[in-house]
Amino acid sequence: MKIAIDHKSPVPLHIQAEQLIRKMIEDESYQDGKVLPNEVDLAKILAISRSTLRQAINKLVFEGLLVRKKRVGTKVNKVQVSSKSNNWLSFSQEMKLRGIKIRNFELHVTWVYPNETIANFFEIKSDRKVLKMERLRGSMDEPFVYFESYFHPRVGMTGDEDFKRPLYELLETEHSVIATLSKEEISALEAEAQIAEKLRIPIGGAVLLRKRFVYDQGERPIEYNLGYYKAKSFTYTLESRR
Amino acid sequence: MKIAIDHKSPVPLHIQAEQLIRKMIEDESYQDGKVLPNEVDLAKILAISRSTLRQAINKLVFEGLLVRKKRVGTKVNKVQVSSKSNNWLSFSQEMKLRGIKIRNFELHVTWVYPNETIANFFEIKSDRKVLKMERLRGSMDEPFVYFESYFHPRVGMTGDEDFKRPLYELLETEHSVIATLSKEEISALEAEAQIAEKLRIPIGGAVLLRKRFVYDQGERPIEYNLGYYKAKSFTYTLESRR
DNA sequence: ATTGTTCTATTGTATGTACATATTAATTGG
DNA sequence: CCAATTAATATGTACATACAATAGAACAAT
Repeated sequence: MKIAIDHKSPVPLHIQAEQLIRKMIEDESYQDGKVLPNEVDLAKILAISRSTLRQAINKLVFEGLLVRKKRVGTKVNKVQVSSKSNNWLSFSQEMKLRGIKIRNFELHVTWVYPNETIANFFEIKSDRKVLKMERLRGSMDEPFVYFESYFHPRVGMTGDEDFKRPLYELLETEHSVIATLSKEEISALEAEAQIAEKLRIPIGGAVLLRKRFVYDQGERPIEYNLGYYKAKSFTYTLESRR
Repeated sequence: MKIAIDHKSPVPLHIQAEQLIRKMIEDESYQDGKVLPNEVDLAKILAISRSTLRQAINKLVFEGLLVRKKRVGTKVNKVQVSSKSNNWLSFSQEMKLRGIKIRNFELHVTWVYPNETIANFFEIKSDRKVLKMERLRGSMDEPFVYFESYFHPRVGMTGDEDFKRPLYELLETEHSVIATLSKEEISALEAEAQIAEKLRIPIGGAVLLRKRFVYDQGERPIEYNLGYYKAKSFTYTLESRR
């Protein structure tokens, strides 16, 4: 394992430390209750100050991943919800896994003023335009999902990118942006006229809405993504343990 | 309001600060979006160091109560309902977190022959009856979710259990069955007559279907659960990292 | 053997300092 | 007047330091 922190990297040291610790505690011995190195030593090992290390650990403690105890040390919390099976695949990869060949029906790129939700998520003012990408995708026969993606200006999208490539690969190679964290919200709703038309279903037909909030290594927002899936064409699966 | 921090008190300064800020932002003007005093000033006012103050503010930011923005300031966050309960919670617990009081509309327990899906999952023959529990639950006003649960004969359910108790607690104390693994499938669909009637929505209205396959410690199947959620009454949230 | 005491390792609390970064506001140049 | 530049201001990052509190371990006293 690489236990190095890059002091020259633009991503903050405490974030790097946080990610390192996440990796570190995936190890079985930690899962079984071994205490991790004490703060003073660990700070020395990572070559950062104790305060900075504590910043990282604090976050994981708050998340419930770690527990600290005076004079004892810091351990991995037992009641852990291992969401390991969350692979994080691109849409094309996901579909490939399911043996579905993808066809792109529409692709539309524009610059728009963000609505309140987006401006808030991006932490920008709403008079600053962001790149919006719309996509209608599906099987060879028919579209079954409509995507709406918004990119933070920081990413540096031009709109001329080759969107046929996997998106996260594109972000990485073209813009040096590495998507590492995704928060999702899944719900059902009835299709409005615009969506219904695109997905070729009656107005009011059931749709699965998957909102994704995507962050980079520095946990800064980079993409806001809405996916409207035609009912029954998509199932979200996950495992949790306690 | 008392805007004083007691340096002699045994309760840590950052905790005192946290509580003070909580009180402070109960004020309407803050709820409406006024920024609170900047860190440097506020630290001066409270007579504590900026680091200590940040410790307090950080906690509230983690909690989602406050949001910070560079050059702008720190504000009270808009109330968001999406609890990030990736944890394993019972329905009642989940709803409690969201501040919703639960009402049980219907509860029905029967013994039925399992259909193919269930028999397969339980790895039993379909001429062996299993306990089926149906439940219609919701807010005080109206039902918004319909559950269908099937229990493996191995669990030893009688049907006379007190189903008002949290289910997984009941399984544990009454039948020594500990649910440890849950595989879920989430999809959207259009309500059939029976479901539509129960949820008081038109036939064909959007419903979120959450299938749960629950296993015990030995990874043996113990429960099959179907949850039909009225659209918009439920959002599934999760985080994933790579 | 149990109870009490002291030692010590580890996290907890608290401060001060310095510079970085992002964004609004003011200023300047054409 | 408008665009580009600069300044000002808020949070963000990072470090060094000092002492407090807690809990377990070792040891001593009864």
